[in-house]
Amino acid sequence: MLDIKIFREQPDETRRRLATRGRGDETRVTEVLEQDELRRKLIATVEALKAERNRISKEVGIRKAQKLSADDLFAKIKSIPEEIALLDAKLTEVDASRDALLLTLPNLPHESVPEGDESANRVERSWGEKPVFPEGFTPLPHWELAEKLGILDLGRATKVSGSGFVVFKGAGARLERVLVQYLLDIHTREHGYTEINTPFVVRRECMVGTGQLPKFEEDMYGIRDDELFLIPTSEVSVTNLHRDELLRHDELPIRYAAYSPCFRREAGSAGKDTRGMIRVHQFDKVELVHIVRAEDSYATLETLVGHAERILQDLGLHYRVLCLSTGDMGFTAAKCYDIEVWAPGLGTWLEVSSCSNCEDFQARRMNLRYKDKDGKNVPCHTLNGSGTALARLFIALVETYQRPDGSIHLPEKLRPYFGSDIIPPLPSV
RNA sequence: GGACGAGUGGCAGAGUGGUCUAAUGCGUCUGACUUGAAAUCAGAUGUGCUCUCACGGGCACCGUGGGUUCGAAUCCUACCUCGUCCGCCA
Repeated sequence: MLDIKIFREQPDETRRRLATRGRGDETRVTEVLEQDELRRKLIATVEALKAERNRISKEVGIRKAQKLSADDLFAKIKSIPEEIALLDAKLTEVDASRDALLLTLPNLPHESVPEGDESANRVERSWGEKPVFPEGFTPLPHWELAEKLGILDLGRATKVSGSGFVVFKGAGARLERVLVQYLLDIHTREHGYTEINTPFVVRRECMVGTGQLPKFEEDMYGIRDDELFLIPTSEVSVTNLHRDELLRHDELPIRYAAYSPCFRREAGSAGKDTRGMIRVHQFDKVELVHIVRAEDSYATLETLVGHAERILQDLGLHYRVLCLSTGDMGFTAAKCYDIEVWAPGLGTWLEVSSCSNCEDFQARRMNLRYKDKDGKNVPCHTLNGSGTALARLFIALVETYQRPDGSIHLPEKLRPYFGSDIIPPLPSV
């Protein structure tokens, strides 16, 4: 949630920065200001009435204690509670609509973010090379490899859960499992994260806290009877661990690495990437979450991307880092880097990590603050990044390390985890 | 799922309709004493909103939401969370 003060103090600048997202949000600024003004007028009126009521009521108490009559005071106060109730009701209404509006406005993009739509995304750097395969060999997409190797069962996944779900099998299931362990080990042992394992279902207010709700409810799986939601990323459950907290200066930064499955309805992307497991309703991910002091968040963002990149480098996967444009960034991000890994079988880049600095946008929504050096209570800055998303990392691994004989030769770092260096093809039928 | 009990400031804990402006203790901070520290003494110490150029006011907050009342931490009500016991269960 944006700070109401920036609307009051810099309305034009706020309009300009919202406009760069290209969603028309800048047209709501006037509405925010009108509601804010109405709200403050109501507060002034109702609080004056309450002050008077309190004064008179206290006087009643004093008179009673002295066994004196207070009838003249009752006459004076008669209509006040009614007026207060009326105004309070009105104020509740105005508060609710102001909040409802503020909760649907996205974060303001940082000045360093390129302006424009998707085509304005800036390639910051790339690492490695596209893998070279023997003359005459065309690398296969993962769904064909999966069939040869027996590592995924896409058809039966559909039988139990519908389209967009995956069953890992045999060496595939083992690879998925050891990847989780590998990722957590690197981040906790070498990057200083605290491993954390949270529930995969959360309450509504958590989804509001990290910004999935109220705007994107159609993309979320909900459990209606209990008003709970399946997390679309552990960013939700992990960041919200500290909702409604006031942290000491020396408690920051907080750094968590969390494994969780992620559940996404992908309501807006029906028909896109339907083949294989590029876009699925459930996937595993190791998420990195930082809660930091305001002045540290941009340096932290660079560190965070570095941690995700390190994984791909160690696994020898070709990737590039994009700085997303104002129009392509997520709702909560002020600045966001995507990491895309090359999938030679598909012949495309796959997004395996998205590292965002949300500044104080989420912290305001979840009332997460810290005492700064001067003892002032200010919102924390929150960051999150995938380190990394697994289904697509799996795809990139098998497509990159496939051999013409149908086998997969795993990169060295994974071998001790996996327990062997090769996934052999099934005996041909 | 059932029964009973409990939720008060950073922590402990009093307060059961009216100067509650929430006692008291611990903790923390500042000062005094001290070569320094401890001990002791004195003072300070919540959050949010709002008005004001400022000084300084006002309002709200005792788990959460409703309600009763001129007035609610206190009474009523629903819910949430925690505890204890019972039942069920991987």
